[in-house]
Amino acid sequence: MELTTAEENYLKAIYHLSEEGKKSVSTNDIAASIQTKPASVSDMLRKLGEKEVIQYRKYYGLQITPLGMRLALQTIRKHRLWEVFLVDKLHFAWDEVHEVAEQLEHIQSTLLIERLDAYLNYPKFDPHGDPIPDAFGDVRSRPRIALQEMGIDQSGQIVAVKDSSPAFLRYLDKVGAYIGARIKVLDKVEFDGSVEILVDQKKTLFMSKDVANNILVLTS
Amino acid sequence: MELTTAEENYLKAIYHLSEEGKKSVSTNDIAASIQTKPASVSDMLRKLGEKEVIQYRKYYGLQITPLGMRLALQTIRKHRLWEVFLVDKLHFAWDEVHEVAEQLEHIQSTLLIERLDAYLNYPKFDPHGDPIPDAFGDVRSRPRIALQEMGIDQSGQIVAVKDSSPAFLRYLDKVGAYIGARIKVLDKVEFDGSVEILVDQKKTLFMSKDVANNILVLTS
DNA sequence: CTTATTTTTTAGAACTATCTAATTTAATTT
DNA sequence: AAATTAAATTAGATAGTTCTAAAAAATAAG
Repeated sequence: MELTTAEENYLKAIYHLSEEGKKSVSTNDIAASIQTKPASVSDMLRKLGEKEVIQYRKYYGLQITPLGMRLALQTIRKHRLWEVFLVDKLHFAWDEVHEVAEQLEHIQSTLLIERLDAYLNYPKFDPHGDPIPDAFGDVRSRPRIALQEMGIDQSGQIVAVKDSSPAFLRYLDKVGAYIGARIKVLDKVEFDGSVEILVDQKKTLFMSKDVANNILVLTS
Repeated sequence: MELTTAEENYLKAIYHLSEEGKKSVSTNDIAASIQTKPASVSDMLRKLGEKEVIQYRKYYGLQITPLGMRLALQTIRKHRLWEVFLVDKLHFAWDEVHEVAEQLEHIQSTLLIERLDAYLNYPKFDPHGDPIPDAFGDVRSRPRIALQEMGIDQSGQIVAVKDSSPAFLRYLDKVGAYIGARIKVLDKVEFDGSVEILVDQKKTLFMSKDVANNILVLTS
């Protein structure tokens, strides 16, 4: 079964929205997430339904089928492997990879991805800390919570970011809150939800609720 | 100026046909070379003319403009760099790279190509011996002749192949006529144009006129 | 130098993807 | 429960790429 680039993008968006814990994925949500109009989404949902990658009932909503899940995870696998390539091999900054990976993920060649995976030494996570599905679509996800949800004196390690926008990533670079950093919550301000943390046992840092909400931590 | 994938493919085909020494490139030639119908070519020529990458007069023919030349060479540069990547880094066989490189060449990112070029150590030739244009579109082509045109006792080095079809490349692999091999013409058969050569001073090889015509040699 | 042949182009249709505007269905409010 | 609002879908257009079939132009042949 072959999907077009547009179909792959829609399916990926649907997968991501489903993962975000939302009970059901709405036409408007999809439109917003891929920056298109709801009318276009309706059209595409009908098509994806016909191709049986989603189960679709007009006006009622949709559900990804096992087939759709497999295909979505394949695309995500490709996207994340390319991101690792761009950062590890071509020395892209982690805020520069998304756009290019969006293109590379649609290259069709099973051999290419197998070889790329081996070349990169079978990475388990992409530069933003998101897990890379294996060839069968299995994802080894780590239990993790938002930094904002941690309690005072709790320790952990930054393992991923929710927001991958260049602006956010560049901010993290600037303050030294990179993936892998060990942190400890020193204080939390009730009033605005901001947090004070110790990074790598040497540097203290204040961050707003907004920032802390977009940093994912593996607590220890 | 931005070209679509289809436009890039047409322009590339036109460039290659122009290079083949043909006085003028015909609609039918283009159609044959990219496996489409002449009607589709006519349509596209009109469009490429409007975009001023070719100069086009209906029924009379076309000529690539300097702009078109630049864009075609950019695409060819990308294609050949990706081929080097696939062979050198991902260990593709030289007969497996074309199809994937056809897709990769359309990825849009100047940074990506600059970085890839550096990562591959600024290669000057692709796995088939074809020269890789630099970022400005300059091509350093080597003077070379078909093996078929060499005289008896003449020596040289295989530097490229004209035909890059998997069947031909696999044949060359089998007989050990790889790029870089030093050869000497031992004998030529008038009757059928076949050639007997010495490869790397240790192995003699018979090859048909057809094969010898598709191997390019730098004579010494 | 007409006629035939080949080449090239146009006309019209199909398919993908997208949009705006209008309509339909579902959910909310009073 | 009827009326309002919000969400989702359909209808109709546009743009890109490709095709078949028909027409037009250029070339070759008698």
